[in-house]
Amino acid sequence: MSSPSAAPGRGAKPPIRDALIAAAFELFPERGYERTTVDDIVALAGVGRRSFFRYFPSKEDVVFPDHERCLADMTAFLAASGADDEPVRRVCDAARLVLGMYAENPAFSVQRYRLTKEVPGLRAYELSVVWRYERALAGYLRGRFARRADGILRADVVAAAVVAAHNNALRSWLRSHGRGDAGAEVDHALGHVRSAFGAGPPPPAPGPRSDGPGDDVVVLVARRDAPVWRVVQEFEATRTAPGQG
Amino acid sequence: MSSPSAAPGRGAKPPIRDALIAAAFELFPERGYERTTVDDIVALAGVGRRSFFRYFPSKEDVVFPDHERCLADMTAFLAASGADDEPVRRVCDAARLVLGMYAENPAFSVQRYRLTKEVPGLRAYELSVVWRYERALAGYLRGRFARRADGILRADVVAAAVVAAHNNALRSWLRSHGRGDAGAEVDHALGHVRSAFGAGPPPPAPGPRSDGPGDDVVVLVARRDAPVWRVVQEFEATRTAPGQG
DNA sequence: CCTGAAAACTGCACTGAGTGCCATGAGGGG
DNA sequence: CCCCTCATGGCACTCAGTGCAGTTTTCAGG
Repeated sequence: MSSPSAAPGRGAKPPIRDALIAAAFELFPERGYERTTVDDIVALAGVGRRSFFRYFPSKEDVVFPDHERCLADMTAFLAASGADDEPVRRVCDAARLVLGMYAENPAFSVQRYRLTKEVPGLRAYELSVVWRYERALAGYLRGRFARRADGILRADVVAAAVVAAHNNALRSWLRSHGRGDAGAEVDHALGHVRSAFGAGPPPPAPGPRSDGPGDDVVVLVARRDAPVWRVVQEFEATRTAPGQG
Repeated sequence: MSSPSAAPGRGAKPPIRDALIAAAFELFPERGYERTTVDDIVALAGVGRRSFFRYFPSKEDVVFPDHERCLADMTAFLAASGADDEPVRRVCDAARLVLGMYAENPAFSVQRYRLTKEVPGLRAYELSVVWRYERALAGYLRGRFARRADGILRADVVAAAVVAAHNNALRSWLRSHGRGDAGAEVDHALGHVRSAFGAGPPPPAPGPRSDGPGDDVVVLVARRDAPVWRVVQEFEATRTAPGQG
């Protein structure tokens, strides 16, 4: 296995960490995840048991050794975004970062996929990792949609859709044992999301109308017995308020 | 606490299960989830430690005692769907089932919300529960979209969007301590998803609605550039042809 | 009411993850 | 050479979860 580890903090990377990862992924395929104890791993790696938990807060973390770095990269990528970037496009690009991490190490990624598919505990752990990615995307979108009506709602929905599309393509690629063009699959899947929520194709002319079809839709909630004038008033308000001048 | 438990299998409901839930939710607020051991719970409930794990496969499960039943309800609801049901509408209605479960017991739901917000382990567990709901929705949609190009992809994305919208509204309601109209919030949020993915405008809110005073709510979806008369016409239509008799 | 069997309950011992504490040993100035 | 720091190792402990065996409860049939 070609070291999928990350340097903690800065500078040198500890060989112990890599040794633990290597030992773990040597044992998991032959004994299974649950029947491999931490003692087995540290014995094979030749380190003390206590050291394992210094490098990985839990046994599950050794299966996802590089997500912490990837999450930091994504956060930085979104933070470096400018005000003129189209938000949905930006989060799609951010999602591609995650794909890149998987594609760096196809064999490792496929092996991990087998594990997470079969072990419920690892599946749950992976969900919490994915959730953090989704929250990073949603946090960025919440900022960009802040002035919009239902901006927070839209941010959460778009983030979930992007993650779902990304994962759909990623899993398809993993099921094919890492053969095939992962990037193209993800692009295709994300294209669907952008066509539903974002500004469709690459924006050649960002005119006064900056947003896609989703933005042209307004949702009204009213009591059934409300007077008509009240509904009309609300509808008119959404036309003048949130858009741009 | 008013028993949020479910009858396992068929027939009578065991009081031990309810006693365990009650004991757990008596201890969690005062000691916190992690500092409450299973031994504490069974001691307060007056049962043997071994019995706890006969009713709940893990300590986390006692926090979500009714999701298993709700998941079964949702699966049944989707399975009972006809070929003439509009799929996106159907999954939105299915999501409302979950909301109904929360709304049955506002105090309990709010208390659980506090727990899951603060305890990482419970948050992870909740994610796995939500994931199962999402897979149920996606599985139904995959069947309905089977003949479509990219049907599987679309199914996954729509399911994720529905879950995200539902959770957005649900959490907003939970943050307000269970005051406010949860049904209306969820309808509003799901309206966004349907406007992005579904077919046509939503008929007035269906589903089990039995909440507070502002109950009779209608949701309108319209293009922002639609003429006002069109909106008024649609609003009037919902008044003259009410959804549920 | 008695009886026998099945199901439910309890106690006990065990595995394994994760943590706190302290000793040790290696490097790096002074 | 000594001292300081820090990474590591070892040890003991808590607690979740499981398998097993023994005991109680439930209940059907007589």
